[in-house]
Amino acid sequence: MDDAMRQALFEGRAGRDEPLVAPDIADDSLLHVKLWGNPCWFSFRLNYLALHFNNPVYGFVQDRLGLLRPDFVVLWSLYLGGPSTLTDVVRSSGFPKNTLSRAASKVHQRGMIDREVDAADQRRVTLFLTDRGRQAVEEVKAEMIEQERRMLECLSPAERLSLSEILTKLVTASGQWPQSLGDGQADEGP
Amino acid sequence: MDDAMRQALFEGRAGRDEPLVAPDIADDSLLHVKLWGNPCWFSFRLNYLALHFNNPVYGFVQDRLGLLRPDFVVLWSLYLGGPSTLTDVVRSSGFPKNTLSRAASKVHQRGMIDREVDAADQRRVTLFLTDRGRQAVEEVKAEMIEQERRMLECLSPAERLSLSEILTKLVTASGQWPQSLGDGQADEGP
DNA sequence: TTTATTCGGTTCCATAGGGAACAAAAAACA
DNA sequence: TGTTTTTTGTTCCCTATGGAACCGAATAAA
Repeated sequence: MDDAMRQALFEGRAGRDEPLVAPDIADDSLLHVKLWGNPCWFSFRLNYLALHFNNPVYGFVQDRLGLLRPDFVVLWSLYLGGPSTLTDVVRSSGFPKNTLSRAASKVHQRGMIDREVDAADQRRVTLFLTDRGRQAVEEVKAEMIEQERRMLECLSPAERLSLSEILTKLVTASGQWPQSLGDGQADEGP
Repeated sequence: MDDAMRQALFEGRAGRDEPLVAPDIADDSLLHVKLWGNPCWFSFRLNYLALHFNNPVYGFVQDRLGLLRPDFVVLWSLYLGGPSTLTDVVRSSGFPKNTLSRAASKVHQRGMIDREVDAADQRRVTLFLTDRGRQAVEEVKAEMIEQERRMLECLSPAERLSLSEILTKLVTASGQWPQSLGDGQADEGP
């Protein structure tokens, strides 16, 4: 285990996970070192795991619905949050607004969402799912949940809870993290 | 909290994390529901956190080194794993091989890696960092580690250890997960 | 009121990037 | 030996993507 990794764990019984390496992963030595000898162990595993969710799920969405990831992000956002403005979707997803604007147009073309201009504020457009859009989401929702279930089934219920709590803490703290590095530029405007 | 989420946690004291929501996150209601009311709570948080690492870090890499993510992936892989073939880098990173081939050409152009054709097997090309390449990696390494440290500093040492162990379990199990959904196509060839 | 600024959203454009076809070398097979 | 198959890596080409400029509406300032 790398020094930086040991330090990142604050000396807390670091290295205990070495023997757990599965054979099919261990035999790829470069993957092995990137997973277990990486000073950025956290972010690499994060990306690695995210990849193993996103690739199958968005591949499936593409096959089944003919939608790209930003397209589906719009639908999923409206599905979870109800009628929302595009800016809401932007803020909650991290995608750039032009990308989501295009995506919204596309799912609108396909009759999956409807738009309603706010009478009070002519700029604001409220987006909401149509029946067809809701149906599209529900067509893939079960598989998404199932994929996540499969991913988590290697954990005990206690571990799942622990994971949920720890990720919660991280997400909650994320507001404090810098959005850009170097040059010490503050988050506040001038 | 959503039913599916409760189920995903296997009824284990689900919902306890609700009150932990930070004010600056809570005020964005759509983000709120996507974080706390999402049946795919795990994958969403995964992506959310990965984003908060990748955006600053690869933005910094771009500014400082003028390299894109795949470019840097090549350098980082060789830095961690020593001389490797392109296929090794592909397998350990999840990027498509043409993308990494292009990236390798680019960093080779810039004198950051060198290539050596295997005498025994004319197809295999071993890639390795030049001094300049190593220098480039080390120029940003500290900031990457620092960003990850900042992300993890909201956790107690025990939580960090727990997180490391849980992610280890997940990564170790990832070989068993399906690479594609629907149509029940097996991973084995015919 | 007039002017400047912010806000919500769209369009333009250059390019990153990934699927698929390809080439060459090695290995498997006949 | 000659022939197919697999492996390694590159090239072609099309499209998704996101930065920047833009537009109209609302709000703040003058």
